[in-house]
Amino acid sequence: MELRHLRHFTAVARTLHFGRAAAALHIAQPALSQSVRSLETALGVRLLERTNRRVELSQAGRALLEDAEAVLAHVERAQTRVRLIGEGRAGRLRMAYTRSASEGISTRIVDAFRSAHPGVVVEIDTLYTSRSLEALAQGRLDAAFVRPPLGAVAVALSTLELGHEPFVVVMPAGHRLARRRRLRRSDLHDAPLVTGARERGPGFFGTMFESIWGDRTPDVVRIEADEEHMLRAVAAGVGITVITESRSRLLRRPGVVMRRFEAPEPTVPLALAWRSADASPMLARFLETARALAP
Amino acid sequence: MELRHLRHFTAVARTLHFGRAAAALHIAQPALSQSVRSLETALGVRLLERTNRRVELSQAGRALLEDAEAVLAHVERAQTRVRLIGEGRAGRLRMAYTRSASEGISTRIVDAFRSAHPGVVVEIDTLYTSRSLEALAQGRLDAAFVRPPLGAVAVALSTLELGHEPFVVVMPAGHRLARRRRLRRSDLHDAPLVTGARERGPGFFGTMFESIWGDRTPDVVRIEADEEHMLRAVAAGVGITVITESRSRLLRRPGVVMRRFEAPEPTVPLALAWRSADASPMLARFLETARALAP
DNA sequence: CTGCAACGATAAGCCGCGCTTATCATTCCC
DNA sequence: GGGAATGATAAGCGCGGCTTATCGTTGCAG
Repeated sequence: MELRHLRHFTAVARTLHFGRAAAALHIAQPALSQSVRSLETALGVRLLERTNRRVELSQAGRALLEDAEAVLAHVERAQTRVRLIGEGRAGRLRMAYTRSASEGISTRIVDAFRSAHPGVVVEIDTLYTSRSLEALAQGRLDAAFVRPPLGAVAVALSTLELGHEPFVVVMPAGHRLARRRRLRRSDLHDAPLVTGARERGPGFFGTMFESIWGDRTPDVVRIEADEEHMLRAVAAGVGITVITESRSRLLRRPGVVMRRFEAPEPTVPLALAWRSADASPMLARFLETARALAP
Repeated sequence: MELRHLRHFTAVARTLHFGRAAAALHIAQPALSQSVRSLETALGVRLLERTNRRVELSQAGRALLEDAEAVLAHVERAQTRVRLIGEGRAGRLRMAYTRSASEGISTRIVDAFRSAHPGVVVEIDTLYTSRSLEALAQGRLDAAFVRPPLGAVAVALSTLELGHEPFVVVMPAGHRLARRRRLRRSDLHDAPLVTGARERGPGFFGTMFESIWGDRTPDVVRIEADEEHMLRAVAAGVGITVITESRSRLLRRPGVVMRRFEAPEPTVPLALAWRSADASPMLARFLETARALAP
């Protein structure tokens, strides 16, 4: 049994007329007679009681008509669904933000993509760049916002630059540097530093250390799990810390103040990363959106 | 798109191996490659990401696999369903008892058929013979228990004799004939008669009148809608009435007594009727059951 | 690092089957 | 009773899906 048989049978069953059904199917009438006959033979059942003047459904025919219409409709739906997924207009896109960026270009891109492709479910998590790269490599993610440079891990990945954002220094409210509106990089060279685990965001911390400390070594006095804890340590007077401007806009903690650098400010880049080999049309559409919004 | 494509695709999608899938389908591997390719072309979507060493499902492929398996399962179910109906082992049998017969050969046949064919839903109603014949002719019934002779109405019908049952006379408790255990036909010749509408059961009333009254004309004093009302009229002293033995066993009414005739008792035949042209295998199976139980 | 085995793609050819047109058989209806 | 309508049958043809043979790439072992 093939879908052709079902298509032919339903056409006849609906019109109860071989000639008209054949015309509707754009085939000649004998072909239709044969097709129905072969279906009946395959099933071992008479589906249409036909005299030379009248065609009517047998009980088995009525039952099959129901099922055949359901099957054909299901096939139809499956086709459009697959085509939509094939065009990147439906399905699932697995993504990750980077923990060091808040609302900004990344959320603008994701929001734009979501509203342009309502059929797509964007599953998005917030991860450290190192985790995102792992997940990309293993195929557990389709795309991720990351902090370059990605290093050797990322040979199979492509990236799109999404601009830079300035660093912000966080210090206890009474700190001597807090009186100044803008800081110089050298102001930080000997300051005790609270930071996160470097291996979690090699690009981010690398950029930060290099752009502020150059080839000096910062005096790291504390490694905390995340920015909330870093700010807590700063408020407690453990040291100062450095976060991104976008994060600074969303983090608040009594007892700390935030200061930007004098121009030219040190900045950290943001990028989008994906598997170079990933031919998914949905990813392609996502990249379109991203490129349209990239600076 | 044909079911063949779906069968081929699911085989590959499940094994993720063209060679083994082809073996399972009993075709050569190149045929399978072509088939999958043509499906992909038809859908305009890559379903299987394949290198020379590895085959894996694309997102569209995963979606199609789900649908394809559902469709194939549906087709499978439809086939067995249609086959069952074709063999008369599933479906719907529309029937009618005759109002003048209670539990007896008719219920035995229907019960036997039901337990032999649990997949068949027997829709059964109780009708007057005239209604049953109409419904049979119009195709609203598949078979019916009727009271012969059916007359000219029934040219397109076939019948199976299911035996005869005696008549029973119903009379008021104090009636002069009530003292006798058995009656003679002539006892009723001048008695006032309560009866039903003759046109509802031409066979039944015809047989009754002829076998008891011969060519005489009974003195019909009341026509009632059904046997319950007939018995009520009898209890009220309107007259006597005649019912079948099987009905007499299930009808009770204070103030009336029932008496059978002396041998040879007048009897009324019962038959099963169906459209001669009805080739339905389910009907054929029902007739098998009926013939096996017919006297 | 080289050779082999595994595996999917490609090439070429063949055969069945699903289509076509032509015609027949039956039945309804004027 | 004859013609129109309708489904079945017959005969032929061409496409498509199958076959076998072969290639190209890649992972792996020695």
